[in-house]
Order: sequence, then structure tokens, then C-alpha cells
Amino acid sequence: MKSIDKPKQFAHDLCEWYRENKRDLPFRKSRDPYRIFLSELMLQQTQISTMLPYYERFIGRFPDVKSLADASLDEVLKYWEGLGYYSRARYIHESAQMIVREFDGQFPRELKTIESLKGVGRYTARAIHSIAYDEPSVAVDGNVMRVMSRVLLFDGEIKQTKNMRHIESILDNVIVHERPSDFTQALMELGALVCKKRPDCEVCPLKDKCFAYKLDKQDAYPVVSKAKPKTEHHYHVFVVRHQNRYLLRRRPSHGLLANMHEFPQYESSYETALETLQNEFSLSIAAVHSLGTQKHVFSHKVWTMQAYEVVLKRPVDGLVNLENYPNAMSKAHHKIIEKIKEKGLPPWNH
DNA sequence: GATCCGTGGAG
DNA sequence: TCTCCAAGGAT
Repeated sequence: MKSIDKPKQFAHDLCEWYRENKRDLPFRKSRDPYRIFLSELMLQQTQISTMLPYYERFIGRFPDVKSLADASLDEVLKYWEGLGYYSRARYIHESAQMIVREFDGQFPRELKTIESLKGVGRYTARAIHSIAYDEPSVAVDGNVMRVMSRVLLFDGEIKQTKNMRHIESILDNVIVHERPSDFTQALMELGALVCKKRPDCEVCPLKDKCFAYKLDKQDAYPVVSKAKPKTEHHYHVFVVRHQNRYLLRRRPSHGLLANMHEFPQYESSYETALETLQNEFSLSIAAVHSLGTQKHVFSHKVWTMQAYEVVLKRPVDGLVNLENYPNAMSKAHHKIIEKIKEKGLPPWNH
């Protein structure tokens, strides 16, 4: 592994490139720590292009800590619907309430206090600390690890905590030569725009300092461990309806898709599943029709869902309209709704 | 430290 | 179609 010869030069070249090439992004318009916080939570394991429309809508409805703290979790989740990793929505909601309750609505300024917020780990705390307050805290994410593993020919697996700490400690002596807010964003912006999986080395401001470029070994870096195979799950999903109203339930508050709403589904055999459904909701079933099969892939598992329309003889409590449904549902079950529309079930039976 | 936790896009 | 990945954190 190599080292950075001239830290001051390195920081300067990097940040000059950033100032000239940075994208005009909505969360770069202000230094409001709340907005930086929200953008960082939304950007965890998420690309900017995916997150942008969510950010704009979210800020429109929850422009400050107080408005977010006062909202219901279900409404916050609705604004997060489709973005994934839904525990993040719960965390920002909890954090907003914590800030109102414990810090008089004032976003914390000390690094340790920022990291005590829900959903905020070492990276996010340091990103907020440097970007919003211009404090020299190095924030190491996947971009930074990709860039630095190439620059330094670093052979460690970039997702390992000890390796991220190592890169962080190296950059501690570099960030002090620049405006920390620029430095943190510059490293990530370079990773996003130039030092990508397939890097555009010819336009890189660090190419004369990058050992991977000098030795033409960009493709060997970063070192990443192979992903483990996804587990497969088979569900029977029941689209229970009476006329144009449907039966939905809320998922548990922990685990996969926590607090999201869904059609009842069971991993057991069809017969057992239907019986469980009937008992759980005290249903009087008039007819059952197949709606076909739908697949959905998560980061770590695959669902195969066999969907059925279950027509009730008489309504039960809690049936809802699917149009303008106010609670959040997963992408998997939005695919079920699409099947309902395709089949022309009410209220789409024209 | 290993595992769990979503989704959409690139190649 | 399939694999990999994209500004990680909690448990």
C-alpha cells in the first residue's frame, strides 16, 4: 500500500475540481443541518437520481424538524414509500422527536451528539458534521473507499469496518488543508462522477497521484467480497374484497418492511393459508379466483407470490379503498395492485 | 463481525 | 435473465 505524498496538494487539487464540477443538487442549496441530515439518510445505499424526487417531496411536506416530529409515522412512511430500507423513515421520525424533546428543536452540533441520533452511524454523523458545520471530520463511505483504494493501491476489502477506519485515519491529515465541507463532498462527488466502477481516469484531478492509474490496475480495485445468495420464499397472497373495498393489514414493527401495509399473505401451503386467512379475519368467502404469480427481488431474498382474489359474501371491518390509500405499501404488493388493475377488478372494472 | 434490511439501474 | 451495485446502520 502506498501513501499520500503531498496532502496539501492532494486536498487542493481535489477540492478545486469539486468547485468547478459539482452538480447543482437541491440538498446543496443550504447548510441547514436538518436538510443535510435528511439527504444523508435518504442517500444511504441509494443513488442520488433515485432519491432526488423523494427529497423534494419530503422537504415540501416536512420543511423542518418540528413539522417532521409532529407528523404521524404512517404519513412519514407514505412519503418514503418506494424508496426502500423503511427503517430509515422510522429513524428520522424518531430523531426529529428526540431533537424537539431533548435539544429544544435545535439540531445538535457536537459530533458525538449527532451520532446519538437514530439512523446515524459513524459515516453519517461525520458527513453532517463536516458538510453542515464545516468541521474537519472525515466521512468514509463506499465512494471514498473506491477512490482511495485505487489512489493508494489498498488491498483490504472496502466494506470492512477496520479498513474504513484505516482510510479515515489517513484522510484525517488531509482534510485539515481544505474546507471540510468541500473536501467531504468532493471525495464522494469524484467517486460518483469519475472514479466509478468503470473509471474515467483521463478527466480525473488525481490521476497524477493515483497509483492504480500509474500501474494501469484500476480494474483490480476496489477489493469487494462476493455477495451471498438470496434465500427464496413462496407466499400465497390473498386479495380479499367486498365490492370495491379490500382487506389490508399492517406488518410488524420490526424486520422486513416493518410497519408497511399489505395484502394478507402466508408462507404455508394453499389450503393452510386459506384456512388461516379465514380464521384470522372471520371471513365468509363466496369465491376464490387465481390472479397469477408475481416475483419480487429484495437485496437478500426473493419472493414468489401466488395471488388470489377472495370475494366475500358480506363485508368485514376495516375494508379500504385502494385508490388514494393513505398508508405505505411495499413495491412487492404494489405489483399485486397492478395485477388487480390488469384483471379489471373494481374500481377498475370499466 | 456477520446478518438483516429495498429498490432501480447498469452492464 | 442475472449479477452487481449505490452517500450504511442496527442488532
